[in-house]
Amino acid sequence: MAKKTVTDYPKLWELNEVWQMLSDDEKVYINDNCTIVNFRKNEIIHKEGDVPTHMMMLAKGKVRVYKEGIGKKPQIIRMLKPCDFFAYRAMIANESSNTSVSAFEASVVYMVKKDAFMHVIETNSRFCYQFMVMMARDLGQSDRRTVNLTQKHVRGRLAEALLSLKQNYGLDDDGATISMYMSREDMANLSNMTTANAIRTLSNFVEEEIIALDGRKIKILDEDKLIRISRLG
Amino acid sequence: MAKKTVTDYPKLWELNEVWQMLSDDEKVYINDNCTIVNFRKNEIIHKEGDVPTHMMMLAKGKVRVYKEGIGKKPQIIRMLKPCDFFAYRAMIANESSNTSVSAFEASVVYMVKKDAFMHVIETNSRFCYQFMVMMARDLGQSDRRTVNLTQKHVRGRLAEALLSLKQNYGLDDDGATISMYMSREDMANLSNMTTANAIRTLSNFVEEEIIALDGRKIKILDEDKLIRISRLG
DNA sequence: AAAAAAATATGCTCTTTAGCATATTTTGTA
DNA sequence: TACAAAATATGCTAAAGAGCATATTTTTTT
Repeated sequence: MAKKTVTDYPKLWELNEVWQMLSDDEKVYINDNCTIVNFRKNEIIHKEGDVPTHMMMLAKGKVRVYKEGIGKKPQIIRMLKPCDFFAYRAMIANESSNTSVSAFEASVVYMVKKDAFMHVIETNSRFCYQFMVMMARDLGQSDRRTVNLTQKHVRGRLAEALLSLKQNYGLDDDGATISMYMSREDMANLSNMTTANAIRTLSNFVEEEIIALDGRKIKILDEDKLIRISRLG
Repeated sequence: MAKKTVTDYPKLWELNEVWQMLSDDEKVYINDNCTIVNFRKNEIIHKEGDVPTHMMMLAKGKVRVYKEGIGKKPQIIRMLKPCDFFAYRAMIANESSNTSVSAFEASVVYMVKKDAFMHVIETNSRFCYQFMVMMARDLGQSDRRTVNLTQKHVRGRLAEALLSLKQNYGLDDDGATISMYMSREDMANLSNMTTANAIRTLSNFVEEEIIALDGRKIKILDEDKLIRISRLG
């Protein structure tokens, strides 16, 4: 955990509007209890089972939230992008952490001390409500994901993953390349399949002219087809 | 939707302590906006895609929360027991309903009008916080379930389902029979497998003297073994 | 009580996908 | 630049589990 507390980082509330629910005093209080930490690629930010000490906001970079299942096989639960919050669920549920989080690429994380965050969320009802809405959305997403991952076949799951990456991270300037370059192994762990199957299925999509590959860059050529494959399973 | 508004039902707040977060005035307000509805076995309470109009509390009976996946195949997301809340997630996320709910057996549901519930949750921060805690727990459960269902094999998934039914509904007076008699088809939809496989695997468990079957009654003979099977996948 | 419908039980086949091996390419590092 | 390590690609085999058929039992309806 390579600490580096520099001054030229934006303030919390410049990154996510949820902080606007706080009064000026509360903002200062949270800011005083916030540390900024840099993580290198693949560095672990926190582990499943850890007792949460900070609520976190990703300021820069990309991170994966994952669980280790049977035989340590990792399942990526969700991928985060800048301004997303994490590590607060366990805190609120008063549980130890359910998931691990690691940096997909070099990332900057704002860490707010548990006590400070909990104090504000318990006393500021508008702020509390915003977090509830976030969790309600995440819960819906998680239930949808359960069905997608359990019922769809390899092709459907991978198509789904590509679409959700596009949705989450957007496209490069060419308007077709997904702005997220992940390894085949991560693709597999995201879509619940073996690495070999992720590789094979991506190759098939290339043959069928649904996507084009250039190393880890994935260009979507036929989004409609991808949507159809994802729908049919 | 067989309505039957009788007077001898307990008040909301006698069923779930969360209502104790409300002031007397708020309690009356919620009570005035609450209808009690009876559902027959297998009757649908609400459907995926419905726009939520009421937050609901199960007062009596058992209900299944499920999603229809590929080819209408239902996946049971969770089973509820009396005093559990449901149908509030979509409301809070401002989405249409993500899941369907149907009565597993004859059930009594308290339905609180959306506006009344939303008004209270937006203004009473202690009440809001309680719901946030509930959702945080559900979200953790949902993520765990995703990994269980995707990574474990049939035996592990079924063992897991039996243990969670025991956990949720408890045991009969004999201290071994799960107090929940579900069809093999429901068992299959809960554990993400075909009905034939649920039947087959239950039979195997009987042969191995892990459980005993008497129609739909399931008696757990060797819980340790069940736990081991569930752990190993 | 009889008939019909639904649920349970079991066997067989075939598809999907995991597991493994191996070759090749790319990336990171000395 | 060269070497080692990691990632990608692809083929073969085996296992898990779905799909289907059919028989039997249980439940519901007439």
